[in-house]
This record gives sequence, structure tokens and C-alpha cells, in this order.
Amino acid sequence: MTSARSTRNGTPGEGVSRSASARAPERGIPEATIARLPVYLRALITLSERGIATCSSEELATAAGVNSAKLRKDLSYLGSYGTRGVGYDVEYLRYQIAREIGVTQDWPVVIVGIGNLGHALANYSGFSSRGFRIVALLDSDPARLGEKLGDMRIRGFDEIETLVEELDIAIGVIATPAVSAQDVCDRLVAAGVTSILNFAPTVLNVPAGVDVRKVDLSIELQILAYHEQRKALAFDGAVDIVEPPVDPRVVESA
Amino acid sequence: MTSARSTRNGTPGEGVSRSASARAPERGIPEATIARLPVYLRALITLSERGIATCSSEELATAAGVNSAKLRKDLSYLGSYGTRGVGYDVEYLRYQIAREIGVTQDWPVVIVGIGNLGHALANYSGFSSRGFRIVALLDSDPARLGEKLGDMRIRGFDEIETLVEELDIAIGVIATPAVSAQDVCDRLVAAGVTSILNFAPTVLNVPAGVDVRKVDLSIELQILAYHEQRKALAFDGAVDIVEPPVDPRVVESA
DNA sequence: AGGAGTTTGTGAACGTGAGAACAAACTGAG
DNA sequence: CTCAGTTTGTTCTCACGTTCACAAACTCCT
Ligand SMILES: NC(=O)c1ccc[n+]([C@@H]2O[C@H](COP(=O)([O-])OP(=O)(O)OC[C@H]3O[C@@H](n4cnc5c(N)ncnc54)[C@H](O)[C@@H]3O)[C@@H](O)[C@H]2O)c1
Ligand SMILES: NC(=O)c1ccc[n+]([C@@H]2O[C@H](COP(=O)([O-])OP(=O)(O)OC[C@H]3O[C@@H](n4cnc5c(N)ncnc54)[C@H](O)[C@@H]3O)[C@@H](O)[C@H]2O)c1
Repeated sequence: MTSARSTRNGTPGEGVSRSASARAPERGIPEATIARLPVYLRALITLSERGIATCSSEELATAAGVNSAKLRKDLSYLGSYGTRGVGYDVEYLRYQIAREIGVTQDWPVVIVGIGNLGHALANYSGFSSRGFRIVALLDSDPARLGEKLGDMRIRGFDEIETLVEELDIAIGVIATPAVSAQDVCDRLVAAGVTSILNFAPTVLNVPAGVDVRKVDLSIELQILAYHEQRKALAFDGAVDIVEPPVDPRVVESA
Repeated sequence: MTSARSTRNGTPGEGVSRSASARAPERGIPEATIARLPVYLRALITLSERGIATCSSEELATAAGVNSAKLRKDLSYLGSYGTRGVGYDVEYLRYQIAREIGVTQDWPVVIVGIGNLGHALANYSGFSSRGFRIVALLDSDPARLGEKLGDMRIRGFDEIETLVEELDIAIGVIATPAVSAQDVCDRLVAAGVTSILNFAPTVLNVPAGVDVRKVDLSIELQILAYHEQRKALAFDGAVDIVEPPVDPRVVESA
């Protein structure tokens, strides 16, 4: 499983090579925080594009849609990049977050399964501006091979091993039907891919050391449906279904 | 804001109309549990399709990719639908979860922004089998109007108010560019939509009572990139970057 | 310089979620 | 009926995440 360890694109310089000296803020950042860093990064980019050079935690928090205390605590895990009484330098903080996430350089990405969804992803320009470069489009359907999409061509899934090695690909996107997803996943992992974004509605089994994230639209809709149903019920019949049960003391007289 | 309260499709009968008597298990189900119920539902459907009539919490948990204790606790919020010493009846539990989520009937859904992504969503057959029916495709680009997609036609965004009312639509999907997303959102909410699934990379502001969930692919990739970077660093330079900081006492001699 | 006004970074309180562990409830065999 | 074996539902504990609240650190004005 140690095929593609190479050097990858390790963030250069910037004091990580020390073993255990000076201040070392980058110990363990909570998952919940990591999931929000990209949101902060995006908010900072927006502010930057508007020509704003400095912002307070309050402003940034509003732009990111979170509580300002949470934002400050999140940022404090990265280090102390603000100035009390002033706020944060937008460009500086933007760079620090990008560096922490690891998107100061581009990550090469392969997409497997160029059907409905795969086409949309391949045509999407938003990835390249956010630290990713789609470098390969793979499909197993012979009818699709050779089809051009932008400046790329759909290639056979069999090329996966060669491509992963040659292009040093660490991240793969699965957009095949659910039945093929586990097979594709196994093959990706065997080829050396260690991070997978899965669009197929299946649970993927992967060995330790491989990260999987899933994007499941049906689940998102079902979560919305649950809450929607509750709202409807709150109007219709039982009123006290959302609110706390209202202390009986209040109605003692009746 | 109370335009579209109507009766919606409130789950019929099934003992929810009582005010406060008997056992009332459906008080407050944790968000984390709700997010997993759709996963369990999908696992049950798979088991059902394989002709399996009964399963233990252990088997279902494996199929859903979670810990069995967590699964049992999650299910216990819905009620007591298993049999000790035996397990769960697949069909029965499947129905109970579907009912709890609110997908025993179909929810009508509108998609706004029929570009790359919108086309993929509109062509996707997986929604209809999971409790949702796409009933309208809207776009503001005159060039797209009238285009046929399956058995549906793209209509102008201006029809939103009429459609929401006539078709009793509660759930909307936003697949427009980020710049338009907030406008579209405001208009959807004003028309009576109370649940929104947002694909545009923006934070949406909505009034209380409206639920928003976002699907942000760049964020997912960036989270993967973060972990990927850590893996790479663990090989390269600092080895103890993942492990706890190793007390300085150890190196006291130097 | 000093003091008023801002805003960060963080300690401490609180709430939510995960997992281990076990009693209660069932089955089936003898 | 009893007993061994199985599996659920629940309790308890710990870890994680959120929010409050405030001292520390800065700016700017007088
Ligand atoms: N289209 C959507 O909007 C949407 C929404 C939610 C989920 N999904 C999920 O995303 C996945 C893709 O959806 P889609 O609509 O693009 O499906 P699709 O059928 O249009 O495309 C699937 C593609 O994968 C290819 N493929 C199949 N097996 C393969 C294999 N073993 N190796 C490589 N390629 C293989 C097929 O040739 C096809 O081109 C599905 O799992 C679907 O459930 C799609
Ligand atoms: N395509 C992808 O794979 C992908 C991936 C991640 C995120 N996204 C996001 O999803 C959204 C859609 O992406 P896309 O690639 O389909 O873009 P697109 O440009 O292909 O399509 C956008 C569509 O929205 C329509 N539109 C614009 N303004 C509108 C308005 N005010 N009302 C109604 N319709 C309007 C446009 O006419 C167009 O048809 C974007 O926000 C994008 O960032 C897309």
C-alpha cells in the first residue's frame, strides 16, 4: 500500500520541519474546525475581492455565517494571526488558512464515471480556483472513450494505475453508479489514491489511512423533509411538539 | 411569511394528533441521529432487495457503516421497534424510519438554475425512488426556456410564485451561480418555500423557520486536502506531528 | 502619558454526541 | 418449566463542540 508516498506537494519551508521547539500551534485541530476553515477562506476571498484589507472577527463571522466566538476559537487553533483592537489582515489570514488547509498549491484530482454528474463536475471551473486541478477523466464505457470535454479527453479506467503514479494523484472522485462504486474505490486505493470523494449512494469500505467523504443529495433532501414534516405537523395538530412542554405550574389554577 | 401553510402532506393517522398522553417517544430527536436515519433507511432497502427479512443491529450497523451501539441508540429515539434476542424486521423498520423522516409520500421539489449541474440533477432518477418528485425546472436565461428534459420543460423563474402555490412546493434546490443565489433564495422564501438545498458556494441568509442545507464540493475537497497534507507531512519531515507532543522532559539533557 | 474604546485570544460552563457495558426481554432446546 | 444463548434498549461515562464572558493587548484621542 506504500506505492505513492513519494514527496507529494508538502508545504515548503514555513517552520514545520523542527521536531519540538518554539511555539508549535499546529498540534491537533478539531474536525469541526477543519470543516469550517474552507468557509472562512471563501469569505476572506470575497472580502479581498471587494478591496477590504482588514476585518474584525464579527464581520468575518457574519460573512461566514457563524458565531464570532466560534470563529475566534477556530482561528486560535492555527495560531495568533489577529491584532487586538484592530482585527485580522484579510490577505495575511487568507494565506495562513490556505496554507493550513494545504491549498496554496494545486492538488491533482481524477474523476471516475463521466456520466450525468461526471460531466457537470468536469465542466465546472470552480475547482481550479480553489486549489484543485482535474487532471484525468475516466470511464469504463467504451462508447465514451475519447470524448472531449474542455481540454481533456475521457480515458479508460484501466489507465488508473499509470495515471496515479505519473501524475502523483492523491485525490479521487467517484461518480459511477452505486453498484460499481466499491470496485472503483478498491481499484483507486490499490493504485495509491488516499482520499476519495464519493457521490454514489453507498457506504465505501476502505483501509485505515484512506479518507472518504461522501456527498449524498438524497440524504440532504431527506433531512430537509424531516424538518419540513415537523413544521407541517406543528401547524396542523399537536402544537407543543416543537416547544418545550410548558411547566405545569403555570396552569395550576385550572 | 404564512402564505403556504395549507395542510401539506402531513403523515396521516399514526397517533401524533394527541396532545400529551400515552407514550410519546417523538419528543426531540438529535440532529446527528436524523442525519443518519437516511443511511439506515438505504441500508434497509438494500437488505430488503436481497430478500433478507430480519437483521440484527450488528448487521445493520455494518451495512450502514456505523457502530452498532450508536445504531441502537439512534433507533431507540423512534421507539422500540426491535425484538430482543431476535433483531429487527427489515420491512417494518424500513417503514417506521421512512415515516419518521417523512418520505412515505413524495415531496414535490423545484430546481432553480438548469445549467451544468441543474441538468444532471434533473436527469437523475435516484430522487424519485427516495421520496422526492422534481415537479419544476426554472431558469432565468431566455435561451433555455422551453428546452425539454425528460418529460419536463424548463420554465421561467418568474413562474415561481404560481408554481409553489399550485403544486404546494416546500423544497427548493438552488443550482445557479453564486452571485444569483441569495436573490433566488429570497424569492423562493417569499413564494413560500421553507426548505432549501443550496449548491452555490455562498452563505445564504434566511428568516427563522426556513431550513437551508448546503452541498459544497470545494469544501469537501479542501477537507480531504487538509488530511492529505498531514499524511504527506507525516512521511516527510516531522514524524511526531500526528502523535501527542511527547513531553519535553524526555529531551532534558540536550 | 493616560484613559477611553475596541477587539482578540482563551478559560470555564454548558450542551450534545459517542461508545462501553449491562440488565431486560426474547428464543429455542431439553 | 428451566436454562443457556442471543440481542435489544438504556444507563453511565467520557470526549468533543459551542458559547459566554473577560483579561490582555492594541489604537486613538486628548
Ligand atoms: N446525476 C445526479 O444528479 C446525481 C445526484 C445524486 C447522486 N448521483 C449519483 O452519482 C452517481 C453518478 O450519477 P450519474 O447520474 O452521473 O450516472 P450515469 O449513469 O449518468 O453515469 C455513470 C457513469 O459511470 C460509468 N461507469 C459505470 N461503471 C463504471 C466503472 N466500473 N468504472 C468506471 N466508470 C464506470 C458509466 O459508464 C457512466 O458513464 C450515481 O451513483 C448516482 O447515484 C447522481
Ligand atoms: N457544475 C458543477 O459540477 C458544480 C460543482 C460545484 C458547485 N457548483 C455550483 O453550482 C452552481 C451551478 O453550477 P453550474 O455549473 O450548473 O453553472 P451554470 O452556469 O452551468 O448554470 C447556472 C444556471 O443558472 C441560471 N441562472 C443564473 N441566474 C439565475 C437566476 N437569477 N434565476 C434563475 N436561474 C439563473 C443560468 O441561466 C444557468 O442556466 C454554481 O453556483 C456552482 O458554483 C457546480
